[in-house]
Amino acid sequence: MTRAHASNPAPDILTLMAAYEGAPDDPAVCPIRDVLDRVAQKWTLLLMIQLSTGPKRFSALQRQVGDISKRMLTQSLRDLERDGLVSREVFPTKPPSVEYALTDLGRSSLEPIAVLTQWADNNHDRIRQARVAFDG
Amino acid sequence: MTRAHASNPAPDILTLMAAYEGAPDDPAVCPIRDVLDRVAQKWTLLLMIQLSTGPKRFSALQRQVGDISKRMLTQSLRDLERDGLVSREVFPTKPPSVEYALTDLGRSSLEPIAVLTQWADNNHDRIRQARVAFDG
DNA sequence: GAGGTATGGTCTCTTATGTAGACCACATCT
DNA sequence: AGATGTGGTCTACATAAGAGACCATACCTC
Repeated sequence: MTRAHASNPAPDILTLMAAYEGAPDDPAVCPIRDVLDRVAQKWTLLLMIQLSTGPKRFSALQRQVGDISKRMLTQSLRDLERDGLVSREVFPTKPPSVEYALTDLGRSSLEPIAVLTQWADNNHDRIRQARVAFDG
Repeated sequence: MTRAHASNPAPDILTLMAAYEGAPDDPAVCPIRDVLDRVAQKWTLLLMIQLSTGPKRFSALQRQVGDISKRMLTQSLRDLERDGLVSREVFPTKPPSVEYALTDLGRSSLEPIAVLTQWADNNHDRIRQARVAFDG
């Protein structure tokens, strides 16, 4: 039932995972671990989504996300910058302003993110129902 | 440059986000926040991938993931069960064994996960290069 | 029959990780 | 003169995660 399903993407995932079975717990070797570690950072995906409309400044990002601390905003943006997903440009205004934008690599990541958010939107009701059922 | 790009999925994401702009920081209202909070839990995606091959027992999951503690394994599986993505079945063996499996909803989430892992695999090299450049 | 192994957890202790908020220097607007 | 906005950093505190002991039971081996 699980395996013989034409549109089931499981085999693809597993083929990928299997290729790194030797060191499944080493992010330096397994790209899935590596990217998942970034995805699993609570603010990074949200920031990518905010930047998908175009370049934004530090304080604009903080306002729009709403509940992120400056500390985590700084750190998350640095991480994204380090991974080459986001670029950082300082303008010599007084006081200096800083603009963050998606790189080409960052823009390419919007596709998987979009698929994820689509799924989230489509299935949110079912998840909420499941929670109510579980808690009762 | 950012907006007028035919294959750019950004507008889709933003349309979704915009629909919840009133309470952008409330996971109970915004499905993207809600699902992202789950995705951002470090072990949940990895467990979903492990379960994509079929039902697995508690200790099998722990062995395969490799570096997850029992505590986090229990908690992550409970969270996934609560969200209706994973089912839990106890068999009356001695000692009792417990089997975890994906639900239909859980299987449907494999598609976005697969897209994400594909992207991860395709772009891992570029990310690593960016890191080297940044650190240097 | 004593000791080891396996089952799926829970409990406690310690250590990361994240948050809240003050603080900074400077300039502009009121 | 005083408030406001810039992009951060620093410190103190709260929360989350990790390590490992412990549990009852039943097998298998010696």
